[in-house]
Amino acid sequence: MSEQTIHEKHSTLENILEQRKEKIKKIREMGINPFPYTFDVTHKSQDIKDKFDALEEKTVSVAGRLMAIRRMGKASFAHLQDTEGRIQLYISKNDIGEDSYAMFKLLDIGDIIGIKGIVMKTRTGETTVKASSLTLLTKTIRPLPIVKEKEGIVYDAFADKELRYRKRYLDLIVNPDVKEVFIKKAKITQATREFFSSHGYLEVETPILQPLYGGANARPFTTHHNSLDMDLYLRIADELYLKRLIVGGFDKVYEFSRNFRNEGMDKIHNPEFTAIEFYEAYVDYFYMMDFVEEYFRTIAKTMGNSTIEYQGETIDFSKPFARKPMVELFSEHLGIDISTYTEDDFAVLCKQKKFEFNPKWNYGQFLDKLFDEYIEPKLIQPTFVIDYPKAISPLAKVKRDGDERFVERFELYICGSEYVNAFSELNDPLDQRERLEKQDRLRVQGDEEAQAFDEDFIQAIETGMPPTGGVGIGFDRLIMLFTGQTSIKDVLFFPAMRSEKLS
RNA sequence: GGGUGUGUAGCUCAGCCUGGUAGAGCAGCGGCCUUUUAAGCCGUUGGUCGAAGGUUCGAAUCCUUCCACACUCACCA
Repeated sequence: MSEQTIHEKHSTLENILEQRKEKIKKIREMGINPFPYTFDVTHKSQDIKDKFDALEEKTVSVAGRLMAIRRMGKASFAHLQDTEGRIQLYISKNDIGEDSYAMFKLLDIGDIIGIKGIVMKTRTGETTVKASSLTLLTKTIRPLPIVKEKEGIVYDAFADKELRYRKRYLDLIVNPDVKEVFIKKAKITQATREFFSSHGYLEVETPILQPLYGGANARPFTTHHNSLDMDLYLRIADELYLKRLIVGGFDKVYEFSRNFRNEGMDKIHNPEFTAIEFYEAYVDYFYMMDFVEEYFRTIAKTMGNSTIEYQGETIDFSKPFARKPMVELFSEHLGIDISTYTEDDFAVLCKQKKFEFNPKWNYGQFLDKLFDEYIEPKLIQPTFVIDYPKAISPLAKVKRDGDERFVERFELYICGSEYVNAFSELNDPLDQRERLEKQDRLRVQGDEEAQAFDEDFIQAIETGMPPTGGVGIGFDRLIMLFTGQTSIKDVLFFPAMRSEKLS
């Protein structure tokens, strides 16, 4: 590279990269390794601000990324960003020496440095580390988006959603609120583990690559194992495997299950998402309702408040959650008693309401579709909807009162969205075989979402599964709820996107 | 899949309606500056205007198609 090219002033991205590579070269020529191995950090930015009185005039070491540089000749101010926040640096030629200051002049916003210095306040009152030495920790090549802020107003915010999702690392560096969401998510994950652990649950892992997909109704992703020469499916649910573990004698198991469903994407659907599924022997869905209620209350407490604001609603987790049979909700919200309805009655109702329907729907499908349309959006405060139609619940036990149309199943609704799905699990192997055979017939007839027949699962149930309560919680949606986010993309570090063309 | 909108410099945006060959701020580059903080001041570079066609003497601007993203509806536990 000639001197001529080095001092090229063009600020195309290409030239910016070249200039920065040239700076690395110059730094090396100064006898400095721009990529050293360690740095001894004694304090985080926030510690220093919090404990200023104790630390004033004391020496500290901080490390992080340069996020602003204000050069004033022989001295400069800068802002250093570490995991906890930002702190101002004061760097003067007198203090760090001529050589270091010359190196500092080659630094850019985004570079990672370590500073050893004395804690002080500037005359405007900002806590500042006055550098006594500066160590370059990582020289960067690629420029960062420059976001500025004054008196709480953000200028030139890095707000392009596409870029933010594609280059999440930039988003995290530049938008501190984003980091907060994921820190909260980690706290909820941890609180969840503690909750299950304290209730005697064992965390387990089951196959993500499955020879048959089941446990839910959805289209799967298909893949192929070369040496076995067999097609495999990415799991749509882990339910059937967790039940095998209950059969095997584990009484309480749970799994954070990354599930994959080959379906549409929107604000609440990502092709891969996380569910918490858990199963407990010798309990039913009534027990599980109490348990789920306690879980939500625990998470709310972890997040600091028993009430939260979400999508303009105030949700109160401290009050007992409502528990209402599906049929009852039709009376409550539509003023219609459907307890004796037949398919034909539903068809008439749909016509009256100008609600599009398929005349082939069975009782359960009518109920389900009408529920989604008319009832679901009205369930704002936490509400357990109980007793679902058997036809749409092939893995749940029929109601103990003998009404064969319904199963012991509940879903938890908050703010018009579903968060939890649970059953008194079906453990009658004859009934289970029959119902999965029915699902398989539907699948063969072209219902891509019907469940495949899993003989080994049936054999497990035949081996004897104790009475069991089972629950699935939509974990991403739960995170959205407790972090105030309205898009699943904002609670996933790397949401699914079409691949971009990289130059 | 339908509808609406967006796409211009590394980043944030203006210009588009009403066609005349691209503009600002930040960042960069060259200077000045030892308590600044959206630092300031002087100077300066930087663009296949998402892509491809078309209309036109002339297209960032008008038209068509395509691509990506967002919002929304539909589908989907």
